[in-house]
Amino acid sequence: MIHAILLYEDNKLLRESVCSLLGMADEYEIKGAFADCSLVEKQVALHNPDVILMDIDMPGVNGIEAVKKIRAFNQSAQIIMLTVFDDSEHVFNALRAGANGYLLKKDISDKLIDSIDEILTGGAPMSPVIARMVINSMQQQQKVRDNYKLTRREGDVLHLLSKGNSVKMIANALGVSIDTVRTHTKNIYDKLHVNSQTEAVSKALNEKLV
Amino acid sequence: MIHAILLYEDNKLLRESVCSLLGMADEYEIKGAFADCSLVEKQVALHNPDVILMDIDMPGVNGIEAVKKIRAFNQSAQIIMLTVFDDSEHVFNALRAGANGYLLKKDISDKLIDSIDEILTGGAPMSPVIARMVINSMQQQQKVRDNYKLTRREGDVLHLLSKGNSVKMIANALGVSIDTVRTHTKNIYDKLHVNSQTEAVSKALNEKLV
DNA sequence: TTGTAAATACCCAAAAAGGGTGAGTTTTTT
DNA sequence: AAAAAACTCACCCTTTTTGGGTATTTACAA
Repeated sequence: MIHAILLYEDNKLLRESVCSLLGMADEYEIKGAFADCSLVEKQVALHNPDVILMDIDMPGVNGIEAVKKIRAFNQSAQIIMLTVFDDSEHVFNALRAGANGYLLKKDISDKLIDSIDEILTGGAPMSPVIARMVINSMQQQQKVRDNYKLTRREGDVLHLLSKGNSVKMIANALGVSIDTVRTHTKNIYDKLHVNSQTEAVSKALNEKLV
Repeated sequence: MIHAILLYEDNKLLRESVCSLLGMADEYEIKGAFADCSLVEKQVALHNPDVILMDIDMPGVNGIEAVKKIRAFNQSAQIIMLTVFDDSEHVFNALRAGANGYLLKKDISDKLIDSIDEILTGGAPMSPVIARMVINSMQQQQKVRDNYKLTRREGDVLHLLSKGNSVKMIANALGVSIDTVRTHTKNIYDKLHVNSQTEAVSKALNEKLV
């Protein structure tokens, strides 16, 4: 089966080199190669591509915005970002917007074909350094966790608080008096250096304490 | 440079096949191959490996616990999980615990060597299906976001609430009266179907609304 | 055995939040 | 220009939360 591909890349040289790279593989067909995203919705709707290769930094509509526009009506196209940006801001915004893979331009010649294969079989191709960033972002969260030395019971209370439970509900759930829960929350406030339920929950969730 | 590797895998057959696989590459040296993690701390401390290959499902201490133990004193070893589990529970727990890569056993023969290379150069090797899960988990979060139709001001208020600010602080920050902020919070409660600050913050943070 | 930490519970007073209503002003949309 | 939506503010009343204490029982460790 031949897979349809759309390419968005404002740099003419790179656009053409990607085209010729893919031209050599006869299981792919480039249905279009565009220098900007002004008509991205129509183009995607028209060609219904299997894979979209999307630059981020383009004049007019940038690639991340384009991804959002595409995802508003199409969830099936597989989108790989092709870009020079390896900062977390760009990476996470692109992935959150709905991109399925993220290749740095320096890896294109090496890995583009493999990445397209991979994305079509359900994978999520990423440049190694990008993959590491994604993993790191998950781990950073965890690290803060062990630093407050909550007791088991305090942990229970904070957990329930973070689920949106009121003190009354927690007392009921744990089978203790409201005042007991209050004592625990006070101790939690001390340990987290906060002084309200909302702040505790905010800190707990923002730092993945629960 | 020769890289030191430790292997934890309770299945004898697989353990030996990984050993022989790595034995063929002369830039790696398996310093130890163990069937359980009971002595993992001592072994890691002793051999100070560059890479640790870790099964999840092992008798006694499981691989995820082992990773936590290792990370308590060693951040430099690169840890790749080798497992059959491709459910999000196992994957995310392992990655959060501090694993740097996650290979499904079915991909070992194909990708183990590549993955070790990749992890040593700062990448985060993952089986394609795992990479996709990680990406998906970032996107899922985003999806819920657009469903509550908060006004701009309500969004501001919810954002500040989620940072742990009190109503008083928010009123001050936005330069409006306390009652105004209270009105906004009440409207937010209606839209989120909650009825307390804590619940709103919980929902906002758990569903990545902010 | 004697501390010490944890979990439990209670009291009081002040502050904040929750729920409701009404209403004027500004912005946006049509 | 008119209508709709958003933003603003104020007041009422009730419930919850917070901050400051004190105190008992259990459990585990020095």
